[in-house]
Amino acid sequence: MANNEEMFKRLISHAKEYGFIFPSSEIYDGLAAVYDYGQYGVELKNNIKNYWWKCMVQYHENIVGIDAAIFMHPATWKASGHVDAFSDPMIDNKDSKKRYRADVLIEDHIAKLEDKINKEVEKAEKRFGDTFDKQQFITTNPRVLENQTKINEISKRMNEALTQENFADLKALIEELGIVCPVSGSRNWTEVRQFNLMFSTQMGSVSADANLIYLRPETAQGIFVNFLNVQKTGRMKIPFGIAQIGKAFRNEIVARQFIFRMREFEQMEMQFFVRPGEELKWFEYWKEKRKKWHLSLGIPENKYRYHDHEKLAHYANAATDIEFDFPFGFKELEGIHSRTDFDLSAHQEHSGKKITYFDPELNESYVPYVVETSIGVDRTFLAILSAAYQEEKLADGSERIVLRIPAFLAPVKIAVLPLVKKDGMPEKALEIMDLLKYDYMCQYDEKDAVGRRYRRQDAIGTPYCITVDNQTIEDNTVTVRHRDTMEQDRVAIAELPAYFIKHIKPINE
RNA sequence: GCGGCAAUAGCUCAGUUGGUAGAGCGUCGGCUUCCCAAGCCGAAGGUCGCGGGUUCGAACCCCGUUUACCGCUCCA
Repeated sequence: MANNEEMFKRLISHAKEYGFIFPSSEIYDGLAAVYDYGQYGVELKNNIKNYWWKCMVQYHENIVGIDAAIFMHPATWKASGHVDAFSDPMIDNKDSKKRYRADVLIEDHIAKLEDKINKEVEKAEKRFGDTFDKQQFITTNPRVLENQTKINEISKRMNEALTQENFADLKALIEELGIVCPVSGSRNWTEVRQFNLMFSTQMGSVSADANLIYLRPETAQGIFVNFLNVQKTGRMKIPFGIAQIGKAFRNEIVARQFIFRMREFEQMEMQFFVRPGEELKWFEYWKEKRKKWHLSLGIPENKYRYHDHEKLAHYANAATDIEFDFPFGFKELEGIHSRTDFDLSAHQEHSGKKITYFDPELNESYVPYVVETSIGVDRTFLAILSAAYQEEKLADGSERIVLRIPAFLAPVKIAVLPLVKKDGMPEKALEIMDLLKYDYMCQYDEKDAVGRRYRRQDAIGTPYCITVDNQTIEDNTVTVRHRDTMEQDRVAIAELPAYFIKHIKPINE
């Protein structure tokens, strides 16, 4: 593991040094858990997205894509459960390291006071028997009154603090009441903080009554709210899918491990709509299908594993993760969830619009069930990069750092190199650039010894280097040097387009 | 968020008891070179993460802060 940690550090350095990933706003000391993709990073990332899109949309007649806006009507997040699930003020006990809802701690305290009152009432009831007037007792007994006043004061203050989001006063209240942690028994509390994972902003004029809107925390809802639009205009018949690639935003409390958990990230999602009752069959289908997709990236199977969820989210009736063996261990790369009809039904309720599908074969209408495949673009990028990064010791004792990125995903596909910069070789090389650059990302380089140029291309994962030599001038053939084996083929210039079509294509195509 | 550790050139790092910053690699401009880094000449690039404090003087000591990594915690 220590070895992996070192390797991971070198990978991060390499990603920066060769223009794949930069810390965001680096000249201002960076912004936590936000990263920018550099000149090679963006090529790799685009290639990943294009490949996914082809595999999901182009190769499936019953799957279509959309590109929904990042801003959505705030009611969307009410319906999806995101607003309610994450709007609670939390407080941590520093000794037990346990986290509590601040309002729950206070309410527990109130409950204790109510217990005291109830005990007083019970005692009095026993003592006075039938003559006991409960109403009169609780309005006159000094101990009851005292506690009741306390309760009223506390709940009034708590509710005010909650509505005004006055977290400082919530903490003050907890401290004044002497509330202790049930686990550690200490009063060593942190500040009260709100842990809504959604970023918010205002739309329109920034005035007091401006509408609060959120940056979407997942792309899925953009698909659900467009279900009927796509189904009707696309004449889609169940089962069918809607795919989307886009940015999502989560205000993570702890965001770490390079680009693994970022606050701004990109998802590739496909929501597959099926008949109720058939969702688990399709869940299994996509579980298999998606695993095959990962293997088509040329990464060994032992780098992947499934992790079935035992505790299911509120919307799911089956869920599994495809985990990848990152340098910091097996972590989630893709989630496959059977989301039932939770989302569509919720939107139906909140919007008041009927969201059903008429199934001509069954001759009935229903709210479709959904099987989701949701994969992180950035995590896929990191998986491919970490599997590709290799430090080699060559036979002559020299070292080579090479990114063995599958050719069809590599940022630069072909480098064109005149062996020396004279005898018409640069000119010939530039002609070859013109021949290939419309189909492939190519790079021309004439600086330094050719061996050094090969190493530079190895470092960014370029699968093929074309070298123009004396023989090229004589017979219009070039050498094609392979990144992985370092071996060379001699190929006629006229044959190059066909040669690369054969060599640079997806593994499973 | 808590705890630990760190931040000096694009990368990896050195920098003595506090006395105005160096190396290797890389990059750039040349030369040489007919096939796998480390040949030759030259050059650029750093107010030592940021802000305060102590001091005659701070990369170095102190405080704060930001960022990264590790552990814990969290993860609809």
